[in-house]
Amino acid sequence: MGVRSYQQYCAVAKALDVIGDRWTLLIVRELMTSGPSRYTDLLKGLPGIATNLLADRLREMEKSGIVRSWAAPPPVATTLFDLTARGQALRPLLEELGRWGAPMMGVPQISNVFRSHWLVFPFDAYLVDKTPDEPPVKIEVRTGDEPMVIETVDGKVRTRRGAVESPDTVLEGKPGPILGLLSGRLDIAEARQRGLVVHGSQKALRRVVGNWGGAQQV
Amino acid sequence: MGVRSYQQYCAVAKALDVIGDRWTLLIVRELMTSGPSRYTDLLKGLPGIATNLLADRLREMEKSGIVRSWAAPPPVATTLFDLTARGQALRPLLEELGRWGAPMMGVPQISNVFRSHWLVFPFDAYLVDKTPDEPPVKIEVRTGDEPMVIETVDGKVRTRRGAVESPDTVLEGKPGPILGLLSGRLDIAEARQRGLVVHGSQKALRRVVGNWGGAQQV
DNA sequence: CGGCATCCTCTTTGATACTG
DNA sequence: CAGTATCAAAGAGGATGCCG
Repeated sequence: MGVRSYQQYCAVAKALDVIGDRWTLLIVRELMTSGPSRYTDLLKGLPGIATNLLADRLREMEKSGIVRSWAAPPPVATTLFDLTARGQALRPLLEELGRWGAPMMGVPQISNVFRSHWLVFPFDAYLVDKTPDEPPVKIEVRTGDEPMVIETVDGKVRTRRGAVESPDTVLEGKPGPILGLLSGRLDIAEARQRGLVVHGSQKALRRVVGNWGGAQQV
Repeated sequence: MGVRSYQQYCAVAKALDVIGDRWTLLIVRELMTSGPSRYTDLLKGLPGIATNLLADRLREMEKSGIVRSWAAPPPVATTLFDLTARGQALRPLLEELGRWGAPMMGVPQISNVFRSHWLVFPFDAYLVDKTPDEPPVKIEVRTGDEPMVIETVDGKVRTRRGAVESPDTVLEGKPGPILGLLSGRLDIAEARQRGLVVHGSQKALRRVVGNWGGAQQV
């Protein structure tokens, strides 16, 4: 088993002893964006992982206290996995990884697979509610395999899976331009040139995009 | 070579493609705490790494743009490595790793090696200057292989290698209790019980330790 | 010395097939 | 559905050699 330790009395090394193995943080990503999940759902959200590796990792993560599993009673009647509090405490780390990785999202390779819910981390890292006293807004994002919703809640911006009845704005197109617009790397004209379709007003967008039409930062 | 990619159009996965290999983030830690370094200095700061792996990683990191190297002219007359701006942008990530890993620093195993400068990340994550308008303070930490200095600069607290002429406070002892005290997990009596010696007043400590004597948090 | 490259062994990963 | 079993390929760890 992959219980190889750096054997260093260092907080960074200790953290990497637990979450530094290949696939581990991507499993955390799945559980964090999807909540309690079945084994097969995890497999679907982790294209490329070998099934034995997923089983190994889940066991190790359970031993190290970041994942727990239990047998759900009927009508679910299956094992469910989710994050413990200690696993949830990895959220700032994943957000920071998403923030650092976002500038490398420019050119989707043909070999790259994509799942809509992976957008949660760059989104939650980039978006802020600039006018939290106004009524809440909802933006629907249509790209990839399922719709996503961006909504303002209690002064924060949350991204989650799902659709919504009457969104203020709908974004439709490929993930590249959507991410470019919401991260501030592209203005709306540039995003449209790259195929983005915006239904509804831009007001909600202006409210949550941190540097609207701003210059890009590293 | 370790150029294995997750092939996912996801910011987290893209980041891990670049910094997810074994040892890579610890090399970043070394360069971030030590500045431009020679190959042999890196080896010393990374006990356990195989020399061929260090050479491999440095090459990969140079290719991916987080490290650069150059031949220093005499009297140094050697290759120097350091972080690019993109590499420096990993600082929040390492701080978050240090923060998440700090609760696991309780029991130093006999097999664990220790270098003083590794304390930088948990320290910088935990310490804040609560009274930035007062004159700056300096705390010297004596543990492990070299002294470290904690100092208040422009409302921030910085930890760095080195000694200082007339510190306000000197902490001397094993790294465990020092880290416990500065992270707020131990109060000063508990730290003393575990062998910590405090020279000088506690005022400077009270000023920078976020939750002085406070209850621990995950 | 400093900065690697080579060789060898062992462990981890990836791909696929199979099972209660 | 939720994994195990099997096996080939890649990566990690350790020792040592080489070259300016």
